[in-house]
Amino acid sequence: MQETYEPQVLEREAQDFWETRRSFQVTEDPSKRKFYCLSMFPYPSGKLHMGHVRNYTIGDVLTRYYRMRGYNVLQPMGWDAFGLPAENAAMANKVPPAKWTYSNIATMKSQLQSLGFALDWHRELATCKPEYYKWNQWLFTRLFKKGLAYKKTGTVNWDPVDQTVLANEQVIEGRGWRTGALVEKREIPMYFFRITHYAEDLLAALDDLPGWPEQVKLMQKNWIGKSEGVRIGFPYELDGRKQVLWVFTTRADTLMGATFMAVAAEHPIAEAAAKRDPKVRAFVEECKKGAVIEAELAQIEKKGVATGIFVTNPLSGEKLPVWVGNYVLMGYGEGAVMGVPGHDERDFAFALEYRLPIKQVIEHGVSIAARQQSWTKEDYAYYEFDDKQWKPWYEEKEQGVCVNSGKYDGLTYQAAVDAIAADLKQKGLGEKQVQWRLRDWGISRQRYWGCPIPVIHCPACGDVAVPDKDLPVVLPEHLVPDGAGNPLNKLPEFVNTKCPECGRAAKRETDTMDTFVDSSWYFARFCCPGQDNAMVDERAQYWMAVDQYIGGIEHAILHLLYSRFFQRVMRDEGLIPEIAEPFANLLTQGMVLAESYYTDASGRREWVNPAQVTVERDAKGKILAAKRTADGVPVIYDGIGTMSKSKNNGVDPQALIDKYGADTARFYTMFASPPTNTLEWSDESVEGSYRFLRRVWDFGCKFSRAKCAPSMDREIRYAIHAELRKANDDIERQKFNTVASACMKILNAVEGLPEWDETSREGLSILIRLLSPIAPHITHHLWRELGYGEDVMQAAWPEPDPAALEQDEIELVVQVNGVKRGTVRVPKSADQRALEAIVKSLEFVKRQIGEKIIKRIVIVPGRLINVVV
RNA sequence: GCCGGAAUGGCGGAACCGGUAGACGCAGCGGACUCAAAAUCCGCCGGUGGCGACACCAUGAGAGUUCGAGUCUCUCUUCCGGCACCA
Repeated sequence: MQETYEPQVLEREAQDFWETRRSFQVTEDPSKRKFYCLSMFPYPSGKLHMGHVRNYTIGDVLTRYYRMRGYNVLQPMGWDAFGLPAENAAMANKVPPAKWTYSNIATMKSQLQSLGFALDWHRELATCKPEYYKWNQWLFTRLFKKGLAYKKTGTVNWDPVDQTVLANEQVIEGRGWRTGALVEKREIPMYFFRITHYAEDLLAALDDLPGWPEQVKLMQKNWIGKSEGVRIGFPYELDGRKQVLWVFTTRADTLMGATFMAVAAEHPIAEAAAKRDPKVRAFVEECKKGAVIEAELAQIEKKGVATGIFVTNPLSGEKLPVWVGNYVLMGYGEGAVMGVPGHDERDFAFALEYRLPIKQVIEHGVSIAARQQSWTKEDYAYYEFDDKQWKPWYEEKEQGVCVNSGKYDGLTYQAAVDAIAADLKQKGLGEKQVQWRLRDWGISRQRYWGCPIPVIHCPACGDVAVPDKDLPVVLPEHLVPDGAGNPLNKLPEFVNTKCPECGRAAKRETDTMDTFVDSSWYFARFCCPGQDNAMVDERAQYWMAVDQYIGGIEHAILHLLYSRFFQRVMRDEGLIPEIAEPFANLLTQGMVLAESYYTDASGRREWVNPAQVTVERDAKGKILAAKRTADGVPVIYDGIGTMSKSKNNGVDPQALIDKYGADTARFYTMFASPPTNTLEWSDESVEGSYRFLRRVWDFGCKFSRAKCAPSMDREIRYAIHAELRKANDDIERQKFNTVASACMKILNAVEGLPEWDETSREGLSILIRLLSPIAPHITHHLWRELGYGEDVMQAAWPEPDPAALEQDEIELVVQVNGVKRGTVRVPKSADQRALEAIVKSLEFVKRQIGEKIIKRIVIVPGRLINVVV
C-alpha cells in the first residue's frame, strides 16, 4: 500500500474504475426502490464556483448513501445554457453566445468529473440545443391552443438611447447600465402563461409537501397570496356618462372610513383626467418614467395628484375625491384602491401628506373619547400621544367593532364584511371575491440567446402557432448581439416566412422565452434520454417525482413555483399522468461566503484576494492587522460576504482540487457548516480537512501491516457504535457536518486503542463506509487495500450492533434548582425511589440543600435529576 | 417598503423532544522529536474570582412562561435571501 497520501493519483484511479464499470449509469429497474436525486443544474458561466461544489457534493453524498442503502439511484447533470451572461460575453469578446456557452460547458464538465460525482452522464442535456428546446416550443403551442398561453401587453424597462429592453439587472439606479440613460417604462405585446389558472391548486398542494422546508412553503404561500375580500363599485359620472370605479379590499368593514380613492397612473380615470388637466398629465408622465423593479417602487416616496373627479360611496352616498397615486400598481387587482387613512398605514401617510380627512370607523376597546383626551395640540390632530412619542393614529387589527358607520355600528369584522357585501350585492355594486397576488407569467424576452417563441404573425390569420411538423424553430447560432436590440430582427431569413394556415407571406416572432421556461421541466427530460419523438415518455412515470431536489435558497419562489406549474401542465397534457408535484423533498443550501480585503493606498479601493493576504493575530487569535503578502502593503478587512468578482474574494475550486484533491474539497464543504447554513470560507479549515484525510490514510497504511489481536475493547466499541447510531440519524436528517465529525470521532476512538484488535478492524470498516459518500476516492482505495471488499459502493451501509450499545450503568446529571452540581453513575435498572435515595445521599447535594426543604424531585429518565428546594 | 430566514468562545460549528452550553475541527499557547525547520505526537484553551475544591457570569438586546430556556412567547437590533427580465 502506498505510504504517502497522494490524492491526485488515487482520485484518477478511482474515477477510472467507476468509468470503466459505468458505475453510475442507471436504467429503470422495477425490482428496486428508485431514488431520483437532483441538484439544480448550473448555468455555464465559465468555471465552477464554490456554490456548485457545495451543491453537487450534497447531492452526491445523498446519491452514494442511498445507493449503499440498496436504492436504484438516478443522479443526472445538464446545463441551463440560455441566458443573458452569454450575450454580455458575446458583446465583450465579439464571439457568438453559442461558442462561448459550449466552451464553458466543456470546462465545467471536466471540473465536475474531476470531483468524482456519481453522475449518469449519458443523460446529459443542454437547454440551448434544438432537441431540448423543441419541446419548450411544442408545449407552448399546446398551451396556446388551450388559451393557457396568450398575448397581452406587459411593462418593460426601456433604454431610450440603445433602443432596447433592459433586464432589471441592467438597470442601475434608474439608468441603463451601458448608456447611463434614464430608463423608461414601456408597454409592449408579450406572451403570458396563465399560471393563475392553477393558483388554487398550487396553494392547496403545499400542504401535501411534508418534505419541503416550512420557510419555502410559507414564502410560496405568501407569493401566491390568496385573499378573500369584497369587490366594491364606486359610481361616478364622466363626460356625461355613468361609470363605476371598481376596487378590491379585504377590509370592506372600513368602507365608511374611506375618504379618498387612489388609482394607478395607467388607470382609465387617470388617463381621462390627464386629457383635461395638465397637472394630472404631468404627474402621469412622471409616473411612467423609471424602471419597473418592484422593490424600488415600493420604497419611493408616496406621491399623488387629485384628478378633480369624484366618486360616490355606494352605501353612504358620500362624495370621495379620486387621486392618482404612484404607489398604486395597475397590475394588481383593479389598479385602484379605496383610501382608508384611519386604518391603513400607507393610506394614513398619504392622507397626512395631502391633508385628506381621516375617519375612525373601527374601535378596539379604547373609546374615541379616551383617545381624544390624550390629544393636546391642534397641530397633531392626526396623531395620538403614546409612550412619550407621537404615533400615527390608525389601527390595522382585523378584530374590531364598527363605529361611525351608521347601520353597521357595533358589528365585528366578519359580520360587518358580510352585511356590507350583502348590501352592495343588492345594489349591484359589489360582491365577495377571492383575489390572488400571483400574476400570470410573462415569458417574452426581446433577446437573441433563448428559445424562439414558435408563433408566426400573419396579416390575414393573426398570430398562428408553428405546426408540429415545422418544430423546432431553430435559433441561428452564429449571431453576435451588439446591445441594441435583438439581432434576430435583422435576419430576414429568420423573420420572413409563410403563414402555415393561408400560405401568404408572414413574419416570424423574434422574441425568445424566459430562461425559467427551460428550467421548469428539465428534471422530467432527464428521465428520457434519446427520446426524439416526445417531450417525455413512460420512463418519466418510473423516475418522477424527484425524491430529493437540492439547490440555492434564492430559488425558493420563482423557479420552484414555475416547475410546479409545468408539472401540472405536463400532467394535464397526459405526459406524466399521475404526478402533480415535481419535487418530493427539497433541500435549500446556504450561500458560500468569504472574507474580503482592500487597500486604500491609491485613494480608491483595490480589492485584494484573501489568498494574497497575511493576517496578524494576537495571543487569542483576534485579527490585529492584515497585509498583502507579496509587498507588505496594509489591507483593510471588509467583513464577510458572498463570493463575487467585484470584491475579488472568490476561491477557485480548481486551485483547491489541484492542491489538496477532490476529497478534501468535498469533505471541507460538508464539514464546515450544515447544508442549509451559509458557509464561511476558511483556508485554514481546508487544511484541517486535508490533515484528517491524511490521518485516515496513514492509519490505514499502518493497519494494513499490523497483526490484530482477536480481542474486543468493550468501552471503545460502545463509543464507536454510539457514534455510528448518531451519524446514521444525522445523515437521515441531512446534517452532513456532524456526520463528518462522527468520522473524526471514530478515528480518534480507534487510534486511542492501546493495541490493535478486532475493535480496530470493525471500527475502521465502519469509518470507511461512513466516510465513503463524502470522500469516495480515498475510501475506495482503503476498502480494497485493507481487504474489506472490491467496491465500497457495493458494501452494505453500517448499522450499530445493539449488543455493543447495551450498558449496565448510566451517568445522570444532578441539578439543584436547575443548576448542575455534579453527575452520578447509577444502575440502569434503578427506579424512581432508588434514584431519589441515591441523590439525597450525595455529598454535593447535601451541601447545596443545607437546611432547606425539598419541594420536589424532577427525574428525566436516562438524563438528569433535578432537586427543587 | 413587503415576504422569508439567521444571530452560541478568537473562528466554523455541536447541543435532534425545553434537561450537562461550547462535541468535532480551525486558530492560538506550552511541550516532545529535530542541528534547524516542516511534518507528526502530547497537553492547555468562554469570562471573572480563588493556591485549590469551587463559586459566579455567559448563547445579539430587553421582558415573560417553566423545577429547568441557546431551544417556547412577546418587543427590539443587526445581518442575509426573494420581490416577478440575473440565474
